[in-house]
Amino acid sequence: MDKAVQQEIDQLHAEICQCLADPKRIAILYALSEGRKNVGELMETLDISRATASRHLKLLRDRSMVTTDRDGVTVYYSLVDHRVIEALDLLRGVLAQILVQRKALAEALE
Amino acid sequence: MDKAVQQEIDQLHAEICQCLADPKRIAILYALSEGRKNVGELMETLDISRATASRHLKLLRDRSMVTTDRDGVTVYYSLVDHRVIEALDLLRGVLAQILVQRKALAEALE
DNA sequence: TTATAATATACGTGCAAGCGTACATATGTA
DNA sequence: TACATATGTACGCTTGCACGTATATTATAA
Repeated sequence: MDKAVQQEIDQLHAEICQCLADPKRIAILYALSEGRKNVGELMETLDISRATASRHLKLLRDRSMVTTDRDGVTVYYSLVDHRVIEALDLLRGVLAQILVQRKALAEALE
Repeated sequence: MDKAVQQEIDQLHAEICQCLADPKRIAILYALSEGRKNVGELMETLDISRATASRHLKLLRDRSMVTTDRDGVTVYYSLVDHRVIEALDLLRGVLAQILVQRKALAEALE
């Protein structure tokens, strides 16, 4: 494949991945995987401020990871593609494996 | 689960995800998925400078996503867990879907 | 229209990331 | 030891991210 095209794909790919690269956004995505939620619910469940929640949601929406539908004055956010959660679960498995190995290393030191 | 524990897990989870949140690191990870490579090979294949390659590899190694083994003066990098590639592939699928939808939107404008 | 509730954004700040250049370290060889 | 090769790191710089606070915006109801 053309190198420039490959780089542009990697760039877009990285922008998707970057959506996952923040603990609060991870929490938001997992919360949304259980069904649509509005900003107030997310704010309360995840213990973050309104402004912070809004900003993270804006980023996720700008990158098409979530969609919105209004019900009166309330805006509900939903996950667009459940594969995002599958990917997060895979990476959580990777993390678990890493922690197990570190634990083994730590015990070998004793 | 305890909220503080959950937040710490999300933090570690995010650090793993952050490894994927850069186009050059994505290229590096895919390159390593084909087998171990040294810095020079990566630098040449991916068209990045030595220093840049070294720094990205250091980050990936610090977070246990890759391992190294020396052969004389040469350092070979390998992928630790192939699930990272599976996750990247899933997210690439998400990206493809997003681009298809955007294309449909663009065409609807004509 | 005025008030109020739910979201969204602008501003300023502090922090972390990424890069190029230049220097430093480590391994192997004459 | 002196030198060459492959890799790693420090510095300075610029850019982007995340946050709190305060201020819009949007939609409903009185």
